[in-house]
Amino acid sequence: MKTRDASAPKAAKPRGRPRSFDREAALAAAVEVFWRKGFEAASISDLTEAMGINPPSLYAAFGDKEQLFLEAADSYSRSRGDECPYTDEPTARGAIEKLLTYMARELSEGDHPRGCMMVMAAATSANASSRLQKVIAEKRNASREHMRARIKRGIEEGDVPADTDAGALADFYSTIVAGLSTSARDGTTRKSLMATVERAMQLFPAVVKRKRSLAAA
Amino acid sequence: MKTRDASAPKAAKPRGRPRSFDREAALAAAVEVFWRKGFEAASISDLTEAMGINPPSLYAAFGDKEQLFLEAADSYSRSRGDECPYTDEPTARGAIEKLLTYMARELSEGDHPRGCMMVMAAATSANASSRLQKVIAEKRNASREHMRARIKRGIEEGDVPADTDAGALADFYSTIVAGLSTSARDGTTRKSLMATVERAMQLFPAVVKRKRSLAAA
DNA sequence: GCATTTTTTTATCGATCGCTATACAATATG
DNA sequence: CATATTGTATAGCGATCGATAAAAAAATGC
Repeated sequence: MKTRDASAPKAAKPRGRPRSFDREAALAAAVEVFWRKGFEAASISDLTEAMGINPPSLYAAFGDKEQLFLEAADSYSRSRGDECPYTDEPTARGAIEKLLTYMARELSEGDHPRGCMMVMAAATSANASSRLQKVIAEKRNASREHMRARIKRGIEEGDVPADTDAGALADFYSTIVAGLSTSARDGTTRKSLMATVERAMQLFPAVVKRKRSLAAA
Repeated sequence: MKTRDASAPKAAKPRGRPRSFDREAALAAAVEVFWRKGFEAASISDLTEAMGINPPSLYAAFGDKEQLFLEAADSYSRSRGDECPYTDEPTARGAIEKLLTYMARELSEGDHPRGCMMVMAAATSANASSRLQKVIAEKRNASREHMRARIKRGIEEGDVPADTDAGALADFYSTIVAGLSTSARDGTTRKSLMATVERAMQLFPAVVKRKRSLAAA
C-alpha cells in the first residue's frame, strides 16, 4: 500500500521522470467510465481516452483493468458511498430517509451517469474474475449492513420499536435502493423516484407512544 | 414476417436441405445465455455452443446477435413475462401480490439464471444500438404499465380507493420488482425476497369500509 | 440421373479486446 | 557530464469479438 507515504514532509524525492498526469483526476475519470458502462463494457480505450493517458501509463499506475476498477469502486464508495448521509441524523428513520432521498437525487443528477455504480457493475461482471464479483457483492452488502446497523442502533436508542426485525427491514430498503438505481437508469424522473422514496418510508415502523414512558433509552 | 405460414395444411414443402435443429429449442437456449450473461457479455461462441449450432446457422435463422436477442426477449416476455400471473386475480391487490410473489419465487429458482432478463439486459447494453436500448426500456416500461392499468381497473371496480395515484403506485411496485431482481442476482435468499414482498404489500392502499356503501362500481 | 435450393461445416475475415515490448523523454544522483 | 531510474509514446502482441465466404451435404423438381 503506502502510496509514496504522502504524509510527513512532502515525502522524499522520486528518482525518475515525474508522472505527467494527476493520478486522482485520472481515477475520477475512470470512475465516470466504469459508472456509465459497467466493468466489461468499459474498454481500455474508453478508459485511456477519458483519463487522457496511454495504456502503459494506466498499467504502470493502476496495475490492470480489474485493479483499476477496484480503486474506482473504492473511490466511488468513499465519495458517493452509502455512509455519507448517515452521520448526523439522530434517528434511524431519519438516517434511512436521508439515504434514500440522497440516492434518488444523486441517481438522477444530469452531470454523471445514472444509477448506482455497484448495481451497474454487478450486472456487467458476468465474465469477470470471481474475486471481482465477490468484491462487488461485498460492497453491495456493505450498504445493507450499514442500514441494518443503523436500525439496530435505533432500536437500542428507542427511536425504533423493539420488536423490529432490523435485518429484514434493511433488506427491504436495500431492495428499494437497487430498484431506484435501475429505475433511474431507465430514465425515471427524479420526481417519480422521490415519490417512491416517500412511499417506501411510510413502511418504517413507528414507536407507539402509548402509556409506557419511552424509558427504553 | 410470415414464418413459413405455419398454419394451414402443414405448409408447403421447403425446397432445400431441411434445417437440422429445432428453432424454438435453439431460441430457448439463447434465452438462457442472454439471461445469464446479459446482451454484450453473451458472445456468439457462448450462444452457438448453448444452441448446438454453428455461427452461419445462427445468422441464417435469426439474422444477427441483436435480432436474436430481440426474439429471445419476446420469448422471455411471453413465457416468463409479467402478464402471466395477472389474469384471474379478482382484485388489483391480489394481482400485484401474485406478481411480486411469482417474481420472488421465479427469480430465486435454481435451474435458471437469477434476476430479471430485462433488468439484466438494461445494464449490459451500454454499447448496444440505441434501437436495442429503446426496445429494452420499452419492455421494462410495459411491466409498469401493466401494473398501472391493473390498479386503475381496481379503482374502477371499487377494490382500490378512488383517490389512489395508480401511476405512482405502479412506479413503486415496479421499483420493487427491479430491486428484487438485483437482490436475487446478488444471492439474496428466497425467504428474504418473500419477506420484502410481504412488506411491500403492506403499502397497498385498502378501501375504507366506512358507511359509504361502496357504490363506486 | 442432374440441376436447383437451402443448410451445414470449415475456415476464416477485419476489428477490437486486454495488455505489453521497445524505444525515447525527463528527471535524479554522482 | 555520465548513469540510473522512472514515465511516456508508438506499435503491436495473441486472443477473441461479431459476422461471412466457400464448399460440402441433404433435400426437391425435372
